[in-house]
Amino acid sequence: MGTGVRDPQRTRRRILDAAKAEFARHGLGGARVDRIAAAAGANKRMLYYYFGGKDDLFLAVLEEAYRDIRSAEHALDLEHADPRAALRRLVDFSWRYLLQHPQLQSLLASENLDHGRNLARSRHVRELHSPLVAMLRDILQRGERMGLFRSGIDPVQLYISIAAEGYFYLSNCHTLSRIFGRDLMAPRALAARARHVRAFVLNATRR
Amino acid sequence: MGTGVRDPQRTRRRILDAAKAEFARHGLGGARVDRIAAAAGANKRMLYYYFGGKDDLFLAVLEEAYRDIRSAEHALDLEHADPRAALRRLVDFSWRYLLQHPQLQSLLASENLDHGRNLARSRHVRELHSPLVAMLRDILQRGERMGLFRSGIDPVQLYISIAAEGYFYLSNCHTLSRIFGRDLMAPRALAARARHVRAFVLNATRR
Amino acid sequence: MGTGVRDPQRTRRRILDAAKAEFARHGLGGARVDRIAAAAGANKRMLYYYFGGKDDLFLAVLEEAYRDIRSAEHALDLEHADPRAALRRLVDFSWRYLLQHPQLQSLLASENLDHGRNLARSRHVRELHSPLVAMLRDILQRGERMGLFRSGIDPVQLYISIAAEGYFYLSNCHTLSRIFGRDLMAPRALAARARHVRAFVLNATRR
Amino acid sequence: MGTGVRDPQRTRRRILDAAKAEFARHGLGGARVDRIAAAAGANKRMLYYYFGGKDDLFLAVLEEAYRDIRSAEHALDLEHADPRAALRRLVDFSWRYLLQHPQLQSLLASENLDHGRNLARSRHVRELHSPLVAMLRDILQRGERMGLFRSGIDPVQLYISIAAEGYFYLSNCHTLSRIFGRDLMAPRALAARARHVRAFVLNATRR
DNA sequence: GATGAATGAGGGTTCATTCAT
DNA sequence: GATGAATGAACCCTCATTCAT
Repeated sequence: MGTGVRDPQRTRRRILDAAKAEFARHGLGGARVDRIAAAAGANKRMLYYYFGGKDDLFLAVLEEAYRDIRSAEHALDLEHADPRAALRRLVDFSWRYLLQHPQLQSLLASENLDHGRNLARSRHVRELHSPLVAMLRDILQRGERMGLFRSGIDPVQLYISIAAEGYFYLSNCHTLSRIFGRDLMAPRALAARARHVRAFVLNATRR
Repeated sequence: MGTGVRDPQRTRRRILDAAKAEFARHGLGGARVDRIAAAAGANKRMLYYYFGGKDDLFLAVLEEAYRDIRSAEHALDLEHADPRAALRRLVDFSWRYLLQHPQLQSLLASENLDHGRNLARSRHVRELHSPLVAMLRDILQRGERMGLFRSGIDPVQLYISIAAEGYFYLSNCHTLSRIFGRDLMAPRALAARARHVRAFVLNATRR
Repeated sequence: MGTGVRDPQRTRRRILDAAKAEFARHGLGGARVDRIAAAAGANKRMLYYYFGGKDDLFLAVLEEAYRDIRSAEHALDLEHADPRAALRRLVDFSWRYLLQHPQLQSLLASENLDHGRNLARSRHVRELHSPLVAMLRDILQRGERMGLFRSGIDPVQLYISIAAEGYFYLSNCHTLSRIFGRDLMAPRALAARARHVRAFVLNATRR
Repeated sequence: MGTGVRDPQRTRRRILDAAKAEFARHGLGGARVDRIAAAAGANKRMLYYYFGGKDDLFLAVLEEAYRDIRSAEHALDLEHADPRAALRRLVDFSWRYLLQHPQLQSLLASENLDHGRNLARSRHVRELHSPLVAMLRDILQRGERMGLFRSGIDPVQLYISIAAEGYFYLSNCHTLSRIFGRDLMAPRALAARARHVRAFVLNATRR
């Protein structure tokens, strides 16, 4: 059965996509190998043939997720923009990307619950991120020289802060909605958060 | 067997404590009922006797965690402090509390991975949080009137931002450490983050 | 707690009644000791105090059920009635009693599923039934002499047949209703069965 | 392990047979999944692989039991026999079949103790029985026209009566043997019952 | 490359029963 | 006579993984 008979590339692709969806919805522990295989229209054995096992499949999904966001970030071409504009664009991008790729938070939350055990086996992830830090450092230095940003801001700390403002809101939206009695995922609420985050970060970094 | 013979209060307490540790380390799905019972020095059956089941036990742990942090927050007595000082104290507290209670992030991460399914059964959590919002609103209004804070800041958004700055750093420290090639849990790194967060939030809100 | 504090007789009675209901609804295996105690408003330990255990409690219920039906039968005073009238009265009674005491079938079905293991421990049941057989034999002999009944009918076989006509219908009503696509417990259906059974038995025995 | 390696048909069959025996001996509630698997020489997991669960397995056993008896009945070819002969043959068959397939009563007793919960999920059982009713109706009508049977006999009532005469005797033989102080399963007793039932039903229906 | 069948180690939960008071 | 707390053995079921084809 299956859709494409004897098309290795497509089979692999379908498994990876199905796995991403399953891991995102249920986390690593809650994900079911059978469901992934079924959703991919593939035999369960193929999953092991291509990826080795559940954990390795998870790592493959995670690595792809990192590659995707980094590549989208790279496409923003922030190196050549005005520092303030670059920062604003990055803040907006981070929020929007997380909103449009809800798998990312689940994947990361699950991996961290697991103490980063899977990512530890990755050999490519580290090098994927040095350009990002370099770019941020460049923006900060240019902005500082131009008197726009206050001094002493660490690029990694800044990146974490930017990500945090969106990530925490979205990844914890279920508990936060509950305890504050507000639906944080309502369109209005999302728009309000977008405004708040932009103002918050831009103020936090200004001179 | 067991440690405390015929002391219901202590038995319940020991189970709850053991559960908190187990749930924090492994999440709801990864936690093992047998391990909880063993760690509590109690018969597995007692867990069902006192709490009804794994999920209900998880909810009990979660509710207690919320009660604990809210009660510690309340003890800060921020209502009567200078607005800027109150805000700084709250930021410092949030960071420190999360650092000293690492269970909290795991618990919340797990619950959100589960779409807030357990918290939905809670009847007390909502009302636990209205005083917190009221207090933040009060601080913001006083600070605004005194010309210290910029206007238009929503207390809930602010609270989420403050929590986010610490939460995301600590809960995602495994993946972040890996991708940035830095040990984010090293004492030096923690101290640096504490400084960054304080400066970040205070700047973000200033006039 | 409980209703009557320190009234041994009533406590015992309440447990027995609760047990009868529980065993009737769920059978011996499906019955729950906790539910019996709860329904009786008694502590679970009392059940063991008064009856020894679940099986012994079941036997007590069973014996009482037998005593009840035999005593009601005895009250019919069939010895002094005309043979045909006596037979008809017995048939009607058997049907009506089973209908009004649905516990009886469940109890017996459960006990037979269990190969009569519990009844084997009873010392009173046997002697409870010899008067019944004697009475039936007397009716048959009188009727035969009067030319009303055909000869050669064994009283035990006859009794089993009479009971069977009602018992099988009522105890298997769920499966029978399903396979025949009729609700056998509808008032109309019950009345029809009553007529059928009376005609069936009276014809079966006539000369 | 296991007996037949890689023979799905046989594996399924062995599980079904083992289940029939286990359910018959212990009822649905008392049956043990482990015992079924062990008796089938199969892994416990296979039971769920093929049947979905304990209840579904029970239903499968039940449906097969119904199919078997209906198909044996059909093979009697009663449509073309003389009405009286047809009736006698059916009575004899019912008794003999029940005697040779003791699982049937246990299965039905258990299902009825459970209020027909499992059969309710069956989609095939209803239609399995309409031919039976039609055939009985035909026999009764022919017999009535020939002046052999009395009028007004409902085919479903008659079928239930025929089944009842054997079923109640056999399914309740443990309690009946006990209360009447006779071994109802002794060969002599069984032969006597067969004669009694035949005479009873034939007399009950005659003109 | 691909498949259905098979595996065994545990998962949470339930039960009748007994202990200490 | 009466109570709540405690026990351990099972029970049904699920899971990631591998075998035979």
